Amino acid sequence: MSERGAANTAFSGESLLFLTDEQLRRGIEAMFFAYRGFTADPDKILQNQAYGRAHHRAIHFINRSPGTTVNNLLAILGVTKQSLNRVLRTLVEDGLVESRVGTRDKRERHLYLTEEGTALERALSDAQRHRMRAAFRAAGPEAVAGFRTVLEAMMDPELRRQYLATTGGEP
Amino acid sequence: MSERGAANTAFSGESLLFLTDEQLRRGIEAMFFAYRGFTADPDKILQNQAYGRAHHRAIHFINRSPGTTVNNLLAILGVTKQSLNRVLRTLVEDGLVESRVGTRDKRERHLYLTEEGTALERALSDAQRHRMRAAFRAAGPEAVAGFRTVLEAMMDPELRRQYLATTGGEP
DNA sequence: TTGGAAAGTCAACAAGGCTGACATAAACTG
DNA sequence: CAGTTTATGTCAGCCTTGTTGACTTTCCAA
Repeated sequence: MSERGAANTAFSGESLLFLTDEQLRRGIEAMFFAYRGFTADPDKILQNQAYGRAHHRAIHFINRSPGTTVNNLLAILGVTKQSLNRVLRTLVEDGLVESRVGTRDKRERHLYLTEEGTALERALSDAQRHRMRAAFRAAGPEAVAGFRTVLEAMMDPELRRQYLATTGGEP
Repeated sequence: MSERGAANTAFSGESLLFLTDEQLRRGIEAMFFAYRGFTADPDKILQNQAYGRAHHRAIHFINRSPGTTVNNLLAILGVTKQSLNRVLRTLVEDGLVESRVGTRDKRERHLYLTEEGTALERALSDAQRHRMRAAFRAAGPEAVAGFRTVLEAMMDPELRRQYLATTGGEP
């Protein structure tokens, strides 16, 4: 059967112990428990408000890409337009998000955070970054690089494209 | 203010660039997109059945620790007993989980997977491990070590205890 | 023997997914 | 120009999975 790909696995015979079912189970549980921590802080802020995790996600990605369209958001978030619309409607009604009709294509709505929306985004991401920063600092840059490498490899190809497009590509 | 801890951050002045807000935002999005991939495969299997992610989680942890009590599960899963009970009830009714009254403490219920439950667990974790294995293999052992280090650092202390207790401790 | 922990149950509710059907405006195509 | 496709919004209804609150039963342990 020989060695297979060789490109990524320059270790081959050496130590594939990190691929045992037990190690994979550990990885699975690590994801589960870490994701709980990952969402805990913003959730705590939101539980006193009329918003939830879905609103957080929308606000995050609007902040990341101001002027993004509804369709873009749908692709990134992976929910139905009905689900997203329910969230966006409340955010627009409450004045956290502004929805501008497109200039080139008037069917499109371009989404922007208002001042108030930006403030909430900041509060939420501050909380989340705080934990991430502590984890990154404790783990060190090499561990962080590995963390990102594995997570990227775990994404669906379509989502990986979305993820990499942020810094990799456009202005 | 000098160098701080030194233990983990032997890099100090050198390159703290991995702690910029932009890098942290990347880490946050990596978690978001990767978690989507992480849950996608089991979800796909479950959508044809009468079960959801909550059932998967229960089945996973019962399989990991056969004979665990309801209270143990509650601590690990971090949901209310009413939520968990609804899930467990259907699993018991459908013959995937067996609930045995404790011998020492008859108030406790010890949970075990039946043959059928084990089969479903295997199908679900096979799917999940398949993706994790591909990601681990593509990333390599050093990246995997970093991945785990960062995730551990991101957990709430209580959950980290739970996580580490698996291989670290009891028989 | 009694207090309290563990477990279970009922009811009601909310968030946030989903599908299906339909409306409107704008853009595109032949 | 007519017809089709696209982008968006909306109504209605359903499901899963989380929540709180109230209450009961069992039974260990002081």
